[in-house]
Amino acid sequence: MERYARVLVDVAGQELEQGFDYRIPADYPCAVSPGMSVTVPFGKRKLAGLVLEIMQKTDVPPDRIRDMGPPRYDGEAVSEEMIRLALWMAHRYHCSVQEAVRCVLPPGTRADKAKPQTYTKPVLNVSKEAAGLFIDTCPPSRKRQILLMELLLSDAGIGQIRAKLPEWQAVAHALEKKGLVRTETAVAQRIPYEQIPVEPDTEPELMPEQEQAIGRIRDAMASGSGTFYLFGVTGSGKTEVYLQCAKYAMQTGRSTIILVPEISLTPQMVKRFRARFGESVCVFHSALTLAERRDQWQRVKNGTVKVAVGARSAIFAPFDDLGLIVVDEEHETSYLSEHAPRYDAVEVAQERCRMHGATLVMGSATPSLGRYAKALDGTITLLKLNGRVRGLPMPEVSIVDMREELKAGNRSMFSGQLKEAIQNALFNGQQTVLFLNRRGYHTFVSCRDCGEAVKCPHCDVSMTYHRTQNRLVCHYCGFEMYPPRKCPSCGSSRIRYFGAGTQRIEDELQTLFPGVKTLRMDRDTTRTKDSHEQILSAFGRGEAQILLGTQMVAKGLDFPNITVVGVLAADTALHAPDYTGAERTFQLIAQVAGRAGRGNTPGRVVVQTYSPEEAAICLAAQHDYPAFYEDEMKRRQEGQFPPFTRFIRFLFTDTDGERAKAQCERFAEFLKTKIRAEKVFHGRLLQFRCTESPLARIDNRYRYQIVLKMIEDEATDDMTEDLMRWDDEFHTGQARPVMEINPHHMV
DNA sequence: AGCACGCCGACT
DNA sequence: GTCGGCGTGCTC
Repeated sequence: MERYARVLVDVAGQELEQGFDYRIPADYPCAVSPGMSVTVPFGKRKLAGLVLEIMQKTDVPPDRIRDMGPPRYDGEAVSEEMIRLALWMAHRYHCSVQEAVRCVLPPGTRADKAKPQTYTKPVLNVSKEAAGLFIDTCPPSRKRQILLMELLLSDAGIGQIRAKLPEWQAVAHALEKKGLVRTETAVAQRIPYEQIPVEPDTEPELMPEQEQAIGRIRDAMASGSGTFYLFGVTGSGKTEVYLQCAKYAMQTGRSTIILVPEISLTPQMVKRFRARFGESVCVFHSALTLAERRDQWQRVKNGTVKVAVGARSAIFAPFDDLGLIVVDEEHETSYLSEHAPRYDAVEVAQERCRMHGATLVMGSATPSLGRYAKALDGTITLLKLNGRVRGLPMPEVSIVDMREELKAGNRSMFSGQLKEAIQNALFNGQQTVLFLNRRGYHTFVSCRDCGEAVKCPHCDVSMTYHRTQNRLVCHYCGFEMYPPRKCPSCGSSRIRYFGAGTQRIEDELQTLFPGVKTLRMDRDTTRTKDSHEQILSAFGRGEAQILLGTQMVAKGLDFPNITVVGVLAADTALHAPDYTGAERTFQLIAQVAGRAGRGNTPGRVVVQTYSPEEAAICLAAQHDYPAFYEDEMKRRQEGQFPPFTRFIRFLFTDTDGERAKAQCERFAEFLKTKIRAEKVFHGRLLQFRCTESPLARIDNRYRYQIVLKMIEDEATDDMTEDLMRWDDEFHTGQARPVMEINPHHMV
């Protein structure tokens, strides 16, 4: 019986290929399995390829099929499981197989460029004068040649050349023949990574709830299955549960992956794992260089390490003997990849566990609604940690109604209570953290008297103010209107445009507390690699009394001297232009509240808001997630939002606005015809809108989109797959839309 | 990505 | 006419 292999050929250009079939010769030198790296004849060339699948037969006509070439090195590339995972991802997230495969291959590899990371670049072969002379004397019709010569004269890097002249190789080839240019091979350099030694720790005494949780998880691990949700407030001892389960995995000879939202913000998690497991822990740090990443990958692959701690992409750590995956802070959006394969690391974790017979443990104090729902209905086993370690009390959270402050004549960003709290802390030599929850740069319009933000009449979602056109836009359905003069719900004319920056607050702090040292942590101050840690450790050393930052600060803080935490404008997230506003507000306040008073002094949390009666705010102040869950689920159901519905967006971008629009409309027509013919969609499709994207032009590309909303039930996955298939069918070689499922924002 | 093929403007 | 630049399409 003939055997065939479907091989993913490494042609880094077009994403078109789904694999080519080759015959496996009967006398092939070794066993062939998916994940193996081989050489294959391809046209006149020999290329590297990755075996995806072994088959008994093929559709390719016999006269065209060729024999597979010999294995590369010892044939080892990735495990069969990882190839299966990649194929699953390509299907699940509607990306090309090579995009998916890139996630599971060693970092920075494209099958062929195996050992030294090299690239070719064009360089001048003549003097600058001669090059200039060529530009001046060459016929103007040879635009590309002139452009390349100009780029080379201005010492442009390879990136710049590739960007401005994608077909530079052909042009360079022509110039090479004239002797003006030659190509050189350059090697990417590597920097050694130093391991920081950590003091070993001792295992603390466990609380009964922790013991119980560990017991349940261990039992599941022993039987090779199980999905758990560890629900507990900050400080309830979740990390210790993770540590004990990882230890059990090690004792039974299996490996563990620990996912954390952002490694640079969770140094204490890394430290605790290092302290407990020493050399058998590796860290996938976002600041690692390519070579360092590859070293880590190798150490995982050859079994030198048994525990991998890292952010999203660490889910692809190539363990063969995986026994446990932990996803800490499950609700964090950093687990969602924003480009290429738009995967959800939590889903990938689930799939890996299924394939390896491993156990999945998620943990959070503020679970995402969808996953908590699954924990309540029993799909996931819910484990609760109600107490806090060392009997720490939950901090007092006071809510300040900023409308009252305004009535009392206080126009500043700081309420009387917060000012006083900061003053006290300064007097006692304690530290303060202030949060400005400004996500993106959106601005919303709200009423100073009733606190209501202007909402879209069709979507129950706050509208976003676009200054350039002076219009309010709904980012969900595209509805537009001029900002109202009077508040639509109470008639007051005291309408306010929100969107204060950290800079302005810093100025105000200087006025209120002259001479006080402040640190700022936001997009602008954390541009470089280690800036997060630098700012945090400077604050930890007491170099400043006040730390001012955005949401990102909430995760990284674990210092005993912080006694005051202030949320300056809790409403900002609440009125973000999407349905997750309440959820994210609750998460922020709950998370922030856990940061105050970790030492001996009780903490004080002040939350400033214009809508103190909002469930997300008052329930967060009472640390009552279950009540918030009930309330928010009701709202989501009424408003027909996820998890009760599913949004699908097709986004078309083009430098030519008319072309983008035409493409989008053509696809809309095509989709409508298909949907009409497919019965499952009847009664389940709640919305079909084809609009100009709210941010009509980003990066000089015009954006048009189709947004569908469907009811979430047992047929939704099938409908999603139909849509993916139609997207493929429509794909005619021209601009292809980006298809997204429940995109986290609609801009 | 490479490489062949074939179209089209420029020039002996 | 033909030569070379440059776009297009194919590779199991």
